[in-house]
Amino acid sequence: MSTSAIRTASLARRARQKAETRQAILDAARELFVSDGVEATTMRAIAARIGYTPTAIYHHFRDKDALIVELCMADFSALGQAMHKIGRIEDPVERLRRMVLAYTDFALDNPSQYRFISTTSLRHSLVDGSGNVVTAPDEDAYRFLLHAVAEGIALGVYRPELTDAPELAQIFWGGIHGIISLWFTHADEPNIVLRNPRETVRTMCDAMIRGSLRHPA
Amino acid sequence: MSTSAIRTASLARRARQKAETRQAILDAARELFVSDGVEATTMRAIAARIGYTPTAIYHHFRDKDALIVELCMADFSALGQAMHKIGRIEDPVERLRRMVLAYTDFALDNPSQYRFISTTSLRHSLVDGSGNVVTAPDEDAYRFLLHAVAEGIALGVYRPELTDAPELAQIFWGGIHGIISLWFTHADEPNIVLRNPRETVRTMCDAMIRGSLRHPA
DNA sequence: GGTTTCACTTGACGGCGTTAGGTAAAACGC
DNA sequence: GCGTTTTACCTAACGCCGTCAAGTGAAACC
Repeated sequence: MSTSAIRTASLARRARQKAETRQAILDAARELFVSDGVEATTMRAIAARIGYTPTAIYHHFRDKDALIVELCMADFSALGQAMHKIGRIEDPVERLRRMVLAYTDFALDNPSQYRFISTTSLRHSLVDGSGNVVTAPDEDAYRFLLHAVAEGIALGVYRPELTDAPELAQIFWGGIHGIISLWFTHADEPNIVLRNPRETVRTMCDAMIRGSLRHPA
Repeated sequence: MSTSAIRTASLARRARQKAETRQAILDAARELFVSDGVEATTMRAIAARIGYTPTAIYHHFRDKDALIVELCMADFSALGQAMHKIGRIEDPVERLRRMVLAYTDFALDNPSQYRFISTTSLRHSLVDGSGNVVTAPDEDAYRFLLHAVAEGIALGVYRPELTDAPELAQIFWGGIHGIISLWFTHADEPNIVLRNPRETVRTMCDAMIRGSLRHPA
């Protein structure tokens, strides 16, 4: 092996080890995050879980927020993929319906991630690990909804007074988000019986579509 | 003045002074809470604002949570009154509509209080200042919605497949809550244009009612 | 083989909610 | 009237938290 080959090899090993540590931090953080929530996930606990001191984390992430954000962004990619797939559906109304259900499924399957992202205002321009500015994943999903709604309006399937695509899209987005939020905060309260959120979202979505169409089926 | 009269008078003064201090704490806490939010409202800051040490607060409230809860409960009474008033409206559908709008108005006018109550799970049985167990004010508002919806179902105004009053009520509750939540977290983000939440809620409510009625107007 | 780089540690800072123990004035009981 | 009890408030501290300045030691470099 030539000396230059050895050099690049050790460089690569060094980079790989750093990436592995970084990933170990992310994994440890995710476990704590999913089981205990954001607040209960402390830098000290994350570090202890992988045998480092808390300050080591700061060599890989700017601060706690950046760590959690990156973690959530990674998990949210599943929703992005689902949205892309559904995006191929021709009928904009059926597409909207399917997107609403996919969004609901994702939120219920990844409650910690969804809660964090949906309650974090990302005004302070969100950056991912590579320093790229990125849109928040829930806003990204909203764009999909918006596009489907706008297409429906352009095709004239909605009632004539419903011409504002953002407003209509926000009605759907807000509707899903609200039922999911109610579920997250009240699911295990004894004195209030919440219905299954997936079914509630479906019923709501159907009612809203029926109430928005020019010619309900 | 007899000695016994003096005694009761000083007892009363003592009780009054304690109540005044208690109210001063609540008022100072409210100012900080409304302007800076829950997290930024520290016991130390509240105490400093009224010239006490932080520990003094613990003679009037069990902990920070109890203080904020009592503060919110007091402010939420306005919503309760509005709901009661609207409760007199005969037509259960119009009543529902008006309640949705009243709920929206309250949330937008008291954002800090609404946010706190709507994100606080009150499983650990909520108690007010007098030690009474009390239902959370947003759940209380939900009961009003539920009652209006159930009455509509009993009168047969809704579509035949919509027989589950809690589900239908939760669709409305969740819908409002979601649009309000989106507004709170995304209102001043530049890259996403949220519509006026009051109008969005109205449009949503109309669409949901139209999509739920057996014979839409 | 001396120098530089850098992943990681040590030790600390200033904040938080909260608590144990003290103080002094007011209320009480004889 | 005077000792005792009550109580509103204070002092000082505990154990957390996120974060940072300065140090260390091994690997990479020239």
